[in-house]
Amino acid sequence: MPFKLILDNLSKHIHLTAGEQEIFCTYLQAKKIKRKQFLLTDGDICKHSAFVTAGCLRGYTVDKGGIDHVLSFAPPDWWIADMYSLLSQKPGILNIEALEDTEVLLLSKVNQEILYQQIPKFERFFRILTENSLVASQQRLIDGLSLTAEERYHNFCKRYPTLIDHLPQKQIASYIGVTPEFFSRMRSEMVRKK
Amino acid sequence: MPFKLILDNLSKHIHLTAGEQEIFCTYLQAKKIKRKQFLLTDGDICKHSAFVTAGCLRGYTVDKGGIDHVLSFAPPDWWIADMYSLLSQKPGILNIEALEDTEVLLLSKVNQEILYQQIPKFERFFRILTENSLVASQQRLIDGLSLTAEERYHNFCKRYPTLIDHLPQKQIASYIGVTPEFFSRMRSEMVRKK
DNA sequence: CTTTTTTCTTAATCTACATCAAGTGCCGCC
DNA sequence: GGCGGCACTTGATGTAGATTAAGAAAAAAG
Repeated sequence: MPFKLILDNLSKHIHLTAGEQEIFCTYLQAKKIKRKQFLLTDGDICKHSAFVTAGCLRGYTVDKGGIDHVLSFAPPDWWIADMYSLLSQKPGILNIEALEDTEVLLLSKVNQEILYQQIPKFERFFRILTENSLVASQQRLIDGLSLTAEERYHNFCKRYPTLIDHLPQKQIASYIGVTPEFFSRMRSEMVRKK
Repeated sequence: MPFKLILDNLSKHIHLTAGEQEIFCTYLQAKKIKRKQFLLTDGDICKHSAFVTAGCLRGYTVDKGGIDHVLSFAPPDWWIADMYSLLSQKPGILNIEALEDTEVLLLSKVNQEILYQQIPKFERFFRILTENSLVASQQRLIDGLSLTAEERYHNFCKRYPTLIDHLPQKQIASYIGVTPEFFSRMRSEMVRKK
């Protein structure tokens, strides 16, 4: 069944009965996004959380100089949304784009709130999900303040080993906060050193 | 009553009956921390969330060069903890220190989990609290990647107007991610420009 | 397979911010 | 009320990483 991945994802933090699983699945909407197409663009009001089942998305902002800054990647088994916009229902700042042909399951904000009423365990699930994101975000903040680009790259490799082969270098450069040119040089120097 | 501030804080997101309020308050433990003393130090396992009722705390890490990096300030009406350690119950990386004589209400992790069982509305409360922290943390990440030190300082002034007069410059410098020397120079240049 | 587009590399130059150093002012403390 | 440390300033110099530019390699599109 196409929902296995997301049900396994839920089961990491809460236990659902077969009936509850079925209810949950009826609230989901499957969607395919072709490479280079967008799930959300900057200025949109974010109406859904997306759970990736295949492919890969990236969430990024564009600064006034026109430069991208990647806030997050979403490979299979990850959730992604413009949290600011989703929570406030104001126009967001995030662009969410497919790096390759991608499949997601969408859970609308409306359905999410219905779930909270109907199956309160979902409060717990999304609390834990958000807690984990917060810890990761804070760690990345600290890394940005205290580590060199090379050390941040090293951390990235350890934390996202599956993504590395698989992702254009410039996207990784943007995530760790350097230019593609500097990133390229840094990598060749790292090889030389070894 | 000494619990007014925290009950008002809760009421921003959930409604509690008088009875529930009373139960909640019995789970709290008041504590005073003198200026320069610590609520938590790096390597400790974080056992409590702290809600500040008076004074001000700072949460920071120390890098291998011995330099502080402020992750957050907690003036009155704010919550603070080492989220990584609190959630994982592993040794943490955060130091939480009083910038002046400070009073907090502590909610232990154990009591927090009892609350989730006993009054499920607290799942919701802490979910929303965590969501808001996540949005702020992500915004700060993006600011760190896309803005100059001067723009980050400007944002800081807008977001924490009460803290500015009140906080040693070097702490603000650390929060926005520059050295105290550079921060000092930057400020005098900003005055000159105006 | 060919063309077009995107990604990656390499090199020269530039800049925001760090580091080191020395001096000034100030506030808490005996 | 003096003094010892801490916060702030200012200047000289150093550096991680940015910018600009241009060509090579790889991948997507047709």
